[in-house]
Amino acid sequence: MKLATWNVNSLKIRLPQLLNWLAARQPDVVCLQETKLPDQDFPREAIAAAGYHFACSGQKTYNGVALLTREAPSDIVFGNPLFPDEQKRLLTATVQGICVVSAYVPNGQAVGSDKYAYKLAWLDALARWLAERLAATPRLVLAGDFNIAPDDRDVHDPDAWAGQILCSDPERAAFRRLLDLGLKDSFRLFDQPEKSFSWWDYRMLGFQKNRGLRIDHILLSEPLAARCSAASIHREVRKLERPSDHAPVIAELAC
DNA sequence: ATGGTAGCCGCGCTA
Repeated sequence: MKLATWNVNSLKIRLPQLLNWLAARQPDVVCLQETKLPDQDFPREAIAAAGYHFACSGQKTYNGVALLTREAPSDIVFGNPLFPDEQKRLLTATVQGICVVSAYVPNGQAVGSDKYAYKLAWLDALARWLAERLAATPRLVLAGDFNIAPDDRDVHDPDAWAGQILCSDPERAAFRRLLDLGLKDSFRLFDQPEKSFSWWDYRMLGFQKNRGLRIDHILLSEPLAARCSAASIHREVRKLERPSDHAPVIAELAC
């Protein structure tokens, strides 16, 4: 079973790339972020024609999350019941007996800003809710754009980024708190190339210079981590013409 | 040095 997450930065713009990537890689479950379109504009026909069911929680211009699944999803939950939020950033469904959560964690803009406080509060509420969900559903996947580089290995220039947004200690502590729930970072279950990143700034030739961060993650609960056989980043997608600034991330489970 | 690029129905904001 292939699980994937991808921040597409506008599903409307990236739909042709998404369809090509689905056909080439055949993931079973895909968590999407930054769809940036209201649910009535979701490309339901194209997704169905590609062979996927879907659930979506979108809004215009900003945010928006979705799930694409080979098997029909059930028990769809919009947002976090513990954290009322106008911003569409969280979507959960049960697929093939697994609780799958697609998350678009707030960026936070700058350490100390109002948006930073919102990010930390959002993550605190996520951890509290996931603790409940894990008690009820031990097989759980949390995948998405976390907007956190968990470790200096995940940063192209750790000295330049030290203490900055996406790398600050409180953000990393919030990430560790998710791991402390019993979740494993699937990417780090395996040896990986040095300087593996999932996001590169559009500006200043960020991708060409590999000035990136690994901020997109697939976290697996223990029963799923025990079955995880591979994890990788589909970096080649970032090389396409008019790419998202994020590359897809994949984890494979032996069934 | 606070730049630069992309996407949004926009006339700045978010990332």
